[in-house]
Amino acid sequence: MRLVIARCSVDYVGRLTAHLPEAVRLLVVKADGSVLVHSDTGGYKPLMWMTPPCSLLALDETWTVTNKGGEQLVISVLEVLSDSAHDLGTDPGLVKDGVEKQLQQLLAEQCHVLGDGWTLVQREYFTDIGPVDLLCRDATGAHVLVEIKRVGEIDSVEQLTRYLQRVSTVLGNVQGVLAAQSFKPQAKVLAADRGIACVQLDYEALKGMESTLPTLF
Amino acid sequence: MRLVIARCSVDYVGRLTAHLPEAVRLLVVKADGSVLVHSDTGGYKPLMWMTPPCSLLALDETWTVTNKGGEQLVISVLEVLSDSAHDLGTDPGLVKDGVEKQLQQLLAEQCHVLGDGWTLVQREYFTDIGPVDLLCRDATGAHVLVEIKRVGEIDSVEQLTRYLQRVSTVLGNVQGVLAAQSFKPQAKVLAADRGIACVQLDYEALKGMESTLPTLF
DNA sequence: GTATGCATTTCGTCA
DNA sequence: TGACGAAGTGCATAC
Repeated sequence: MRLVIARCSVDYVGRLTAHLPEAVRLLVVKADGSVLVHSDTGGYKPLMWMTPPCSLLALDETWTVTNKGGEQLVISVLEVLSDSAHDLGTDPGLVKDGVEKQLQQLLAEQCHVLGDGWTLVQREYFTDIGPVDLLCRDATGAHVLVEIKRVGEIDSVEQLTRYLQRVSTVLGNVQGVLAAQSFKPQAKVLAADRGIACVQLDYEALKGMESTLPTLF
Repeated sequence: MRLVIARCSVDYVGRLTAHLPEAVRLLVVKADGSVLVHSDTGGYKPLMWMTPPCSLLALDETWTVTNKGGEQLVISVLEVLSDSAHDLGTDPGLVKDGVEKQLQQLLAEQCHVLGDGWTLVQREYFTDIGPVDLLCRDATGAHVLVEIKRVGEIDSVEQLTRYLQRVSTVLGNVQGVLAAQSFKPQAKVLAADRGIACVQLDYEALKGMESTLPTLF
C-alpha cells in the first residue's frame, strides 16, 4: 500500500464526469491496484476512486488509472508532501454478525411472535421470482408469506406483493406479513392498501427469547 | 489527518457486531473525527469505519471511537509501524456532471424523441405521492407520464405504475413510458404486462442533438 | 457472466 | 430533523 499526501487536481471520466480542483489530499494506492482520493472530512467515501481491477500508469506528474470499462481517473500531482509504502500482507477478513439474516433465523425459530399458534412451514421458501423469507401457517392453517427487513420501505411492500401474486397460483389464497424493526410511513400506507399486515419486531426481545430457548428443552 | 500503519484487531458494536482478527492495516483519523480501517485490498470501502460526528478516545493501546447513537469501534493497536499527521486544509469539493438529472433535462427539451409530435406539458410534474419526471402529450393530445432512469429496473415500473394510478384520477386515461439507457429483462416484461412502453435512450445522441439545437434557431 | 437483493449502505434534497 | 430517492452505489450470492 502506497500513501501519498499531495497537492493535486483530479478528473474522472466514466459513468459521469467529475472534477476536483487543486488541493492537498491523501492518495491511497492499494496492492490490488485500486486508488482512493480522500480529503480530511467526509468519512467513509473517497472523493474519487477506482475500484479493482484497474491499472495505474504514472508518467511524471500525471497519474492515469484505467478501468476495464474504459473509465479513467486522471490525477495531476502538483506537489508531493509525503510518500510512503507499506507491506500489509493479506487480511484475514472480517467476521460479521448479519442483520437481516439473523432476524430471519430468530423469527424462524419464534414465528409465534407474529401471531398466536403460527407455525413455520419453510424458511427461504423458493418461488420462481425469488425466495420468500418465511412461509408460515396461522392458527387456522392458512398460509402466510413473511418478508423480513430491518427497515420496512415501500419496495418491501412491492416485493411481497409480487411474491403473494406468484404464490397464490400454487397455494391458493395467501396472506402477507411485512416484519421489520421500523417502518416508513408510506410503506405502512401501501401495505394497508394491499391488505398486508405490518409487524414491528423487537430485535433485543427476539435475541433474549432465543437465549432462553435452549433452557426450555 | 492522521495516518497510522499498525498491527491491530478491531471490533464494531452497533447496528451489527463485527470483528477483525489481528493484522497490519491502515488507520485513518480524519479532521472531523471519523475513522477508517483499510486493508491492502478491496478498494473504496473500509473494512470498518465510523462516520462523523464521533469522538476518538485513545487509552494506551485501545482506541475507542464512539458515535452519538452509541455505536462503538474498538481498535486494539498492538504494534505501530508508522504514524504521521498531515494538515490538508479544507477541500474545495468536487464538481460533477449529473446523470439522471441531465437525461431529464435533455429529454424535456427533446421529448419528440419519445414519439413523433410529442410535446412537453411539464417537467417534475408533482403528484401527492411524488414528482413525475415528465408530463407530455402525444400527437393525439393524450397525456403521457415519462419516468427517466439510467437503468430501467423493476422498481421503476412499479413507481411509474403508482404514478399512473394516482394521476389517472385527475387527468383521466394516461399512458406511461419508461425511458432509460438500458433495461433489465424483468423490467421489460413487467412493463409490457402493465402496458407501459420502454424507450431506450442514446445519451450521446441526446447530447449531440442538444449541442446542435442552438444553431437551428 | 448476468441478475438479484442487501448494506453499519452513504449521500443529497426537501418538506 | 425525518423521509425519500439516487448512487460512478459496492458487494455477495444464486442462476
